[in-house]
Amino acid sequence: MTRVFLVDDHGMFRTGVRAELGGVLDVAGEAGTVAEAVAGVRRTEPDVVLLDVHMPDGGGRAVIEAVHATHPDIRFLALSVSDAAEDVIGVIRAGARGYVTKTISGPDLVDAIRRVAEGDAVFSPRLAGFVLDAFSMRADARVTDPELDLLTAREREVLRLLARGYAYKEIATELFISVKTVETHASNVLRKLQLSNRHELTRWATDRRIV
Amino acid sequence: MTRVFLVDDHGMFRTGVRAELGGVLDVAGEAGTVAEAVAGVRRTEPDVVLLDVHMPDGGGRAVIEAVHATHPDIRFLALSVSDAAEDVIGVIRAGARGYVTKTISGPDLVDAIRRVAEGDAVFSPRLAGFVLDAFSMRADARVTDPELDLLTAREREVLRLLARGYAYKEIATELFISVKTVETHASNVLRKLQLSNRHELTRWATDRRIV
DNA sequence: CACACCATCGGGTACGACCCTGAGCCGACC
DNA sequence: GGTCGGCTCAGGGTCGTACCCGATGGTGTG
Repeated sequence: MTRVFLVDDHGMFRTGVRAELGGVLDVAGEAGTVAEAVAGVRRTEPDVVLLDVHMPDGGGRAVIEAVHATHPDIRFLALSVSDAAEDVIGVIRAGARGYVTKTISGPDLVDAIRRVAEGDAVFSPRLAGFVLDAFSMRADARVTDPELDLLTAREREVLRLLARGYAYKEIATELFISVKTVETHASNVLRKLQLSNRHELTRWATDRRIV
Repeated sequence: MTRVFLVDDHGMFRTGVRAELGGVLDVAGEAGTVAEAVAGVRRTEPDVVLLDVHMPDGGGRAVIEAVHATHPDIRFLALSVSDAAEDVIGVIRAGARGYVTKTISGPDLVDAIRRVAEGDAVFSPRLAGFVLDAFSMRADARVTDPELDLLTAREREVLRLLARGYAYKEIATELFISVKTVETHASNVLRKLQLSNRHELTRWATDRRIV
């Protein structure tokens, strides 16, 4: 029988969920604050934690991160009134294995909990798309680079190799040009991007996925 | 009525799918190669492309990337015999909105296509977990670091700042110690991790999400 | 207590990174 | 033809990095 732990700052809601799940699932415990939740989950070690996203003291994310550090096998299912993309992505990034809204029916919730317990991921229909968007965003995001237009083709070439950690001498060999020329390009790149050294440049480039 | 385009290098399989979907969905066209698929999809502009992952000439990913560049509104549902994590992640990263295995039943496939057409994401139960793992991997990956145990607390501190691109002088100010001490720590870090310069160190650290 | 380990510094060296000035060559544009 | 921008180099300088040597105190352990 799947053991589930309830976390929600509204006692009334916990009572309702407990009534819906009663008999079908084993409710190992419940909590109304982040601190109580972390302690309770660690003590009872349930299969699944049913977790409200919006709570004082950091919300569901804080609970996931704290518990996951000590009990990586415990799974989390987010349960929220919100269907905002940032809420979904945030809690999934923290480690939750699913996200359902509070409009869900009792039997569907039972099914979702069971599936999460078995290792599946469960989402309310509309919400899975948010995660996919965030996941495949990279390819689309790199288009918007106004500052990169300042660079010439050759400078972009040098930039790429610089960001990869190549030494000037290596870049020179790679591009069949003199070290001095590489220095010139590198200097121009740094000046145009308003950076002071190649370490900042490395971070600049990795932030924009140019590697 | 949802218009769907079939892409699979096995004609027999396309016939089977077409038979299953016939009447319920509008099959706009079909193709057996990447080139045919790209041309056909661009011509017919369907709502959803049902796409085999494993095909000659780059597979489903090639089709998605080519079509997505010109028709970003067309949605893709991957259909494959494989349930390997790398296949799922690869095609999702390319931009597919769902992934189902070929063991799926006809009615379920129809339902999946309709949901993808409406903007939802659809996965065979086991497979959604792969995407979430890849998405939130960062937090788990840093656990397995045998080499990092070689470093002392102070060295780890310096490592963090080095990886962030701080100069020795800045690190010295930050930690209220001498530049010489920073040099010593940095040298020890490089030696213990068997790296030769701070660029390699930066990449080493970013690979392990220590920033 | 001796010993190992760590953190803290210094001197000195070699090399790379970075900047500045200046210059020749070439193609595009007016 | 003149001008401008980009690519290609050079000399010469400052500063950061990496590594060598050494030294001092504090810490914990056998």
